[in-house]
Amino acid sequence: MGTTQLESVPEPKYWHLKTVLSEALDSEFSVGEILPNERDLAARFGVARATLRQALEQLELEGRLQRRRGVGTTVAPPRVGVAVGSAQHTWPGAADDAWQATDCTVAAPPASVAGFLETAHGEQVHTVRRSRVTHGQQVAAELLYVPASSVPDLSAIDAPSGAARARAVLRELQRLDLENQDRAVELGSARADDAKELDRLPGAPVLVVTTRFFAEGRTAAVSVATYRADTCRLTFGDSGGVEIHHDPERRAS
Amino acid sequence: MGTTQLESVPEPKYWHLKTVLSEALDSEFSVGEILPNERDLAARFGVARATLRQALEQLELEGRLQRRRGVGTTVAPPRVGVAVGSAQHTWPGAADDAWQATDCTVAAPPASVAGFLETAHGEQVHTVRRSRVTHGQQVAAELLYVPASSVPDLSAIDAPSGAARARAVLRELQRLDLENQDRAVELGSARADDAKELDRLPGAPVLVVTTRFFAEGRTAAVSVATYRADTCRLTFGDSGGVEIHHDPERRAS
DNA sequence: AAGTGGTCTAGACCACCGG
DNA sequence: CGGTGGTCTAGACCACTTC
Repeated sequence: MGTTQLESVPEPKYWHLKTVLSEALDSEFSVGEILPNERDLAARFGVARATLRQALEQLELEGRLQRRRGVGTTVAPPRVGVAVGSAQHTWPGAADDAWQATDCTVAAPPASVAGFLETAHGEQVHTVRRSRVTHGQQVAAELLYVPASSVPDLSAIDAPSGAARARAVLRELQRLDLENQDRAVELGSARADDAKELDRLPGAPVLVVTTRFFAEGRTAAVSVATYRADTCRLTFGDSGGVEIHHDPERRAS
Repeated sequence: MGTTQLESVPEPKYWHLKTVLSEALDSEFSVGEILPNERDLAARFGVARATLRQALEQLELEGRLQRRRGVGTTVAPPRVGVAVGSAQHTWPGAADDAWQATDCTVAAPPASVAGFLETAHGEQVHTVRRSRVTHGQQVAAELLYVPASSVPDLSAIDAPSGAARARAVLRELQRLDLENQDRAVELGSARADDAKELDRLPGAPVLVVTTRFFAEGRTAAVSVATYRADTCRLTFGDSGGVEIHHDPERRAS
């Protein structure tokens, strides 16, 4: 009756595997290096490929690995800090905000956004598509929903769609007096279109940042930005969104 | 338009399954209701259980479902909005901040935190454990790292550990002049201890909020808060506590 | 004890990328 | 073309909750 309960709660194989791999990544691999393929790794650890994949999945989720079909599994660089919020309120598109407008269409927003905008069911709004690139990598895709009432003077002479139209909508937005804004962050999975733009597979984990812009006592625009969860760390610095620089002197408010 | 090439690019079964289930959740199920078990569901859709599970996994990630071993799969309520950042800077533990201190130990922080604190390698710091409950549910677990130098007057007469000690550390922190703070949010997977506290399995997806508190020209404390990613939507409202009203109601017409 | 979700296996085939 | 990761199957057993 050996009551040697040394492991009364045995941890799952994939969990232990993840730990082992994680330590190996720290000590024996460098950023960008490619790992042995999954079949070899599974054999080396004496587990089924599915089990090995469960461990890799977690490591990828934590931003330690990057897997690409047809290529292989590589050691990922540390997550990049992406400045998302600053204390001061600004309209999207103001004084280069790291986003690039790529397109603009007119469409009915999803139900959740329509609720914020207080538009009628099925009412169409300007939908600006923007993308964000940092360190040479696409990190986020955004859809900005702007009701026609927020940009009343939008000229019809501009193109009805496309990047030029997008810039026109953003320009008109600046004319409004931005009173307030608020943000929410939650976990989501990439829709097919966003996944393609972010060079990920559909369903990849993403951080969804929803921003509401208030003007004239109502919600004048809503932005839904989708960030790659594996490669991004969203920073909400009050100090203007500067990167991790230990610079205690600057800007003590 | 005509991008309806359904046949040329067949979507994965689990993806289609997820869509079907998602629609079924909207129309045929109400919050809290339990779904048929996985074996039945898989049979009903004519797929292997593993495939069905892949779809359920995504839905759980998106906060639509909640799965509990030994119990079943239930329809999850909408995510709760959890206020994380306010514009004004405050020390943790100030004027009820929704957190409850449960314990305090002295230990060496993880390497990443030690880097922020600029402490020597292996140097021990006060480690306060706190938990956050909203709507009757535990939503977050936090570890707050406070170097001894930040609380010089901490009395030795207080208990060396435990909740009382934790409150003492927080109280001493208030005496410092908080100059600045910044936050970062990233995706992570729950460590075993946090998972247990959050009533999740180890490795469950979590949103990790790292906050640095600056005082006296240096980093006086670092907080690492772990939020359940499936049930939480982190809000960073500057506005006076206007809660986002998620409206799941929608009538198809 | 019965029933649930969680883990694990040993295969198979597919979609994609590179040379 | 060969090799990679992505999908899928049909089982098996385990851990947990509930009755």
